[in-house]
This record gives sequence, structure tokens and C-alpha cells, in this order.
Amino acid sequence: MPNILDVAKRAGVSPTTAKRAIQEPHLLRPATLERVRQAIEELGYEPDQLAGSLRRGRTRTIGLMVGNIIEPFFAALIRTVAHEVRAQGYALMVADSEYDSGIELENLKMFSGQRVSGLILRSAFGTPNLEYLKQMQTRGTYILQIDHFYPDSPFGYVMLNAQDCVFEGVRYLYELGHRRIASLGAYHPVLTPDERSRVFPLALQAVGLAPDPTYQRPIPRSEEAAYHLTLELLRLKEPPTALFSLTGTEAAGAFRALRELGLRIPEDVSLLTFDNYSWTSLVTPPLDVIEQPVEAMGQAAAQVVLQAVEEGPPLEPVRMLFPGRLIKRGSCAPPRRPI
Amino acid sequence: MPNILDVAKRAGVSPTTAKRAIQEPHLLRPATLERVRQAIEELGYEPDQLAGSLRRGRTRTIGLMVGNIIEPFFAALIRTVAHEVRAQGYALMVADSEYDSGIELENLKMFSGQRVSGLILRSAFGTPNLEYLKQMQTRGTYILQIDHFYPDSPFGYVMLNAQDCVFEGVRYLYELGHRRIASLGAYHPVLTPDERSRVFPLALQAVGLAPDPTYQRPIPRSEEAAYHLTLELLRLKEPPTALFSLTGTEAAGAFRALRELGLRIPEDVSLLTFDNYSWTSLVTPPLDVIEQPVEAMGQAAAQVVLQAVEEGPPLEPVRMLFPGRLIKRGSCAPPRRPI
DNA sequence: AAGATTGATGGACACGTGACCATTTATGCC
DNA sequence: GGCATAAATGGTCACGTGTCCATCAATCTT
Repeated sequence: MPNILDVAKRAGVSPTTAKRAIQEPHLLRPATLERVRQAIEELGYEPDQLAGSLRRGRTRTIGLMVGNIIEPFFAALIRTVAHEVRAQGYALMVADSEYDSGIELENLKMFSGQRVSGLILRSAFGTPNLEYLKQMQTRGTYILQIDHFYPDSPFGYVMLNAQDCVFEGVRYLYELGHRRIASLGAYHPVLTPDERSRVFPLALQAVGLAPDPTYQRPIPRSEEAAYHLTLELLRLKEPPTALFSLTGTEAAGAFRALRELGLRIPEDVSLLTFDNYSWTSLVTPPLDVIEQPVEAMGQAAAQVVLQAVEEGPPLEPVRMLFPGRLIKRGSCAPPRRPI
Repeated sequence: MPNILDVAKRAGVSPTTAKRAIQEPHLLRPATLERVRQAIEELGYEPDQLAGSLRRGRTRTIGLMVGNIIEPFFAALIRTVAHEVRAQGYALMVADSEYDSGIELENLKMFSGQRVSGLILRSAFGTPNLEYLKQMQTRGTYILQIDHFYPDSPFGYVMLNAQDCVFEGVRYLYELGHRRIASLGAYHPVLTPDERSRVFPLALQAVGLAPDPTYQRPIPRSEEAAYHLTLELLRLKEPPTALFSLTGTEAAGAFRALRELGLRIPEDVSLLTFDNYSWTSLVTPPLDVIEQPVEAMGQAAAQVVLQAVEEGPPLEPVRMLFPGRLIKRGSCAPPRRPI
């Protein structure tokens, strides 16, 4: 693999001059520049980012860790971030925590060993790796949370305005006449300490409903778990008349369960979900969804991190909230027997 | 950021000894080992992979470039590969070519600059970057193609046995009585030089059918394009009675178009598609699919690349074919008016 | 007990680059 | 034409590690 010394030798200049042909070409005489450029061309020289990073004390690498790559929300996020990051000459390292803080820690160590300059993190559930993250930050890695943040987070975050969305969703169902509304999955300080499930009972109270404790069952954020929970909820003596799925992944499980139970949407049960996934408009009936501006969030996150890495962290910690958008397609309707 | 010298100093040993505590602990006296370990613990030392890679002449980094991260096939692939790779202490760099060979080249250059040791590539369409890839290989990057390979590829590949799958799919539709079968998208040497569309006419011939030229229209592999193509095909004077979608992404477009046209599946049109995406079993009717063993392929690819990187490339280029599985759910049935 | 062998530990250097400072060459000015 | 100034170019070293070889201590052999 040719290096800058080979280029310099072939062009008959010093290594310093050769390097300038790449980084500060305006400092070179056109003739010299041309000679170096030709040498680079002939040798197929490409700067070694490793050596450069080592010397510079800073890599051109960003880490992105999500909960589950297969969820379209995260897939879209990765894609957007990968795009933004590459446009600035950075590389993107990707990891998947499976929402498990143990796996998360292992991946953090890997990122740390690779000396990523910035980290975009969708934190896992379980015991937070706060200490480790703080240490990474102390050592110069800029850390930005996305989609979820620790209470009193010392890091910036880019988030959906979950509170507004949940309130709007609940109000929507309430105004259709629903009084027995269940969310798929309830708040749990360790298992699922996410904002959406935390806020859901408050949203019920805001419209004057008392949260039904029999509906409040924490589950992992998976299609499978949502499937089973839906079966359970609708076999209760007083089943909910409307389901509010807090993630698109869970909506698939709920939909599957409702079909198996022979329940019609929206005649028997209304279904509302977060995430405007492609399939939600293909099923019968198409689902009412709360769409997240994924691309905008991904772009924002990437730009914040890149700027922090290049020009130093912002004085004020970044706190960005993005609005969701309720799209009505017909999976929510007044309950058959309003109470 | 503490380095191995700091560790050595704190433990009162030489840097060499300190390093051995990490890499060859059996060479150290237990007492020494313990002292070094404690120093590592206290300082929170983590080896710098950059410096190590530079000295070693080989990184612990694998590059993965796919056509479109958002397609669940690729998302699953990334997830599996990320998992395998991390288990061996490697980091994964991910890029998305958008199936565009220009973007692919840019990403390849980034990977090359980062000195990835191995590369798993779902090559883009358009002018292949063969020269550049060969150069990367010459310089020590092990390259493995996945899901698609160049004719006479100088690289190993991990693939679905597309030929068998297409033949089986066509035979299935034929035996149901279909004589007017269209694939979504036809072979095109530059736009879509993929094996599935190349083989499709041969599969028709194998059951004694003559490929209908009016059906053969190359399209990009997108939901949007498939949507429009489906509209066009079914407005022909002699529309196909069965559609064979060559990717799961395109199936979504076809499904949408059929619904808009008010055509019932399978009564009016049969629909068969590659990829057992989650939504295909949620729609009405659930779709007949040809499932790819994505996890197995991802694992195989990762293991091949990691082994090649650690122990040198295999003598024989890797050529792995994985079988698909036809799952019948009810979206294919005999045509109403068999010809 | 002296040499031979093994077990532990240490020292020097190179990987390719970027930062910094030094030096040479061209240009402007009177 | 000589000097000041700007424009171009060059030289040296450190980033943190892994490799290679050297050294020193401990144990074994006869």
C-alpha cells in the first residue's frame, strides 16, 4: 500500500509538499500540484485514516447504536445518519443492542476502543451504562441520545415529542367515544422506562379517565410480546375498546392477535399505533398511525454530532423535540356500545 | 486518555509486560499480572485499536455495503453480520449504496481509507466498480459479494439459489393453471442485471411458455416503480393472470396497485413474491412468498470474511448457494378463465 | 557447583500521518 | 541591483501500539 512518502518520492517533492497537495492545494505552485496529483493518480494513493487519526488525536468515525436494526424506524435512522456522515467524509460504525444494556456495554467498549469521535445512542433497557458513558464523554466522545433519554440525562438528545403525541392519540380515541383504552405495554422502571408508556396514564387522566390497572402490563417492545398481550387484554371480562400501540413493531403483533380472535377493526376494536410503517397502509383496514419524522430526526442528530466533533460541543446541551403527525385511515371508530 | 505506558508506570513494570497482561497473560507471574490488571482497572485503560491497527498493518474492522438499509432483507443482514463480527472483537462499518454504483464507489473509497480488513458487498447497479474492487483486493482487503455477483466474479459470493427459486415459483404458478405470468421488472444489462430477472424467461420456457415481450419491462427495484408497473401490466389488453415479484419491496407496490385497481387476490390476479417480510402475512389475503434464509446467509458471510481476514483467504473462492423456501398462504390460485 | 535451560521481564523501533518550525525561492520596490 | 517581503517547499518528531530481540532471574541437570 503506497504512502505519502512514496507519492513524494515519485513527484520529486518533500512529504510535506505532497501532503499539501491533498489538504492545502492553494499553497502549491500549479506545476508542483499537478506533478503530485499525477503521482497520487499513478500510485492509487489513498490517505490512511488510521495514521491520520492517531496523529490528529481524533478519528473521522461516528458510532450509532440502536435497539433493533430490523425495526424500520431504526433502519431509516441508520440510513439517514450514514448518508449525512459520509457526506462529511466520516465513517459510520453501527451496532445493535437488542435493547439489552449488557450487549450495549460491550458495544460501547468496542466503539471506545475504536475511538469514535461521536456517538448516537438509542439507549437500551435494564441498568443504564451511565458511568461508562460519562467516562467516554470525559475522554472526548460527544454523546447524543436519540429516541429515548435518561431522566436528568447529562447528554443531549433528539426525540419525538412523545408527550404531545400520546396526549393527542388518547384524546382522539376519547373523542370517538372510547372509555376503555389500553396501551400495549405499560411503564416499568427497568424493563421499559420509556416516555410513551410513562405518559400514557397521564393522558388518560387529562381527558378524565382513570387508568385501568388490569390493562397496565409491562412487556418488552417486541411483536411477539404485543401479540400475547393483545390476546390477554381482549379476553378480559371488560376488554378495552381501543388499543394504542406505542411502537410500530408492537402494532404488527396486535394486528395479528386481533385477526386470530376474529375481531374486526374498527367495528370491534379500534387500533392506533406509533410509526407510519409501510405495511400499515397495506392491511385491511389501513391503520391510523402517528408518524415520526425519522429522516428529519436522523439528519438533525447527525449534524449535531458532526458539528460537536468538528467545532467542539455546544454550550447548551442539545434538546430537540420533533412533532409527530396523526394520520387517520380508518382503524379507529366509535365503539359499538359506548359506555 | 491513558495509554499502555501509563498502565506500565502505575504497575511498576515495563510497557512490554503491561501489554502481555492483556494479550499473553500466561507469560506473566500471577502477582505481576494482578498488579497490571489493577492498574488497568484503576485507569480505565482501553487499548487504542487505531494505534494497534497501524502497527499491525491490519484493522479489526469489517465493511458492509448494501443496496438499501431500509429493506428488511438488508436490515436483517446487517443485524446478523454486526452480531457475528462483534463477537470476534471486530467493528462493523455500514454503508448504503442506494443501488447506485457512483455512491458505491464513494463508499468504497471511504472503506478503503479506513483500511477495512474485509468487505461484504451487495453490489450496486450501473457500471460496476470492478477495477477499484480488484485494487482493494490486491492491497489485502478480502471481498465477498452477497445477494448478487458479477458474472465471472473474481470474488467469492454468498447467494440465494435464485435459479431454483424462480423455477419453482414459475412451476407453481404454471401448475395452478396460469399461462400469462409476468415478473415485476425484467432483466436489463445495466439497470437491473440481477439473476432473478435473467432466469425468469428461462423458467417460463422450462414449463413450455413463451415469455411475453409486452410484460418485460426493466424497472428499478423500488416499491414505487413496482406500483406503476403493476398498473401498466394490468391495464394491458391481455393482462397477466399471475404476478411474480422478485423482491419483497416490489411486492408492496404491486399489492397497493392491485388494491387500487379493485382487483381481488387471488380471484382476479395471483401474487407471488420473494422475501417473507412480516407484513406479507398480515395483509388480506396473506401472501405466498419465497423465503430467504437471511440469518444463515449473514452468518455464513461474516464467518467467511472473518476467517479469511484472520487466517488468510481460502484457496478456492467461496461460492455458497442457499435454498429458498416456498410458503403458500393463499395469494395464488387457479386463474378464473384458464386459457 | 557450574553450566544449561526455561521462565519473566525489558528496550528499541517502525507503522503513516499531521503539526510545527525552518529553509529556500520568487516577487516587489526604490 | 540590492534588500525586504511573500510565496513555496522541506525537515523533524510524536501519536500508541506490536514486533523483535535482549536481558535477567529461577530452576534443572550432571
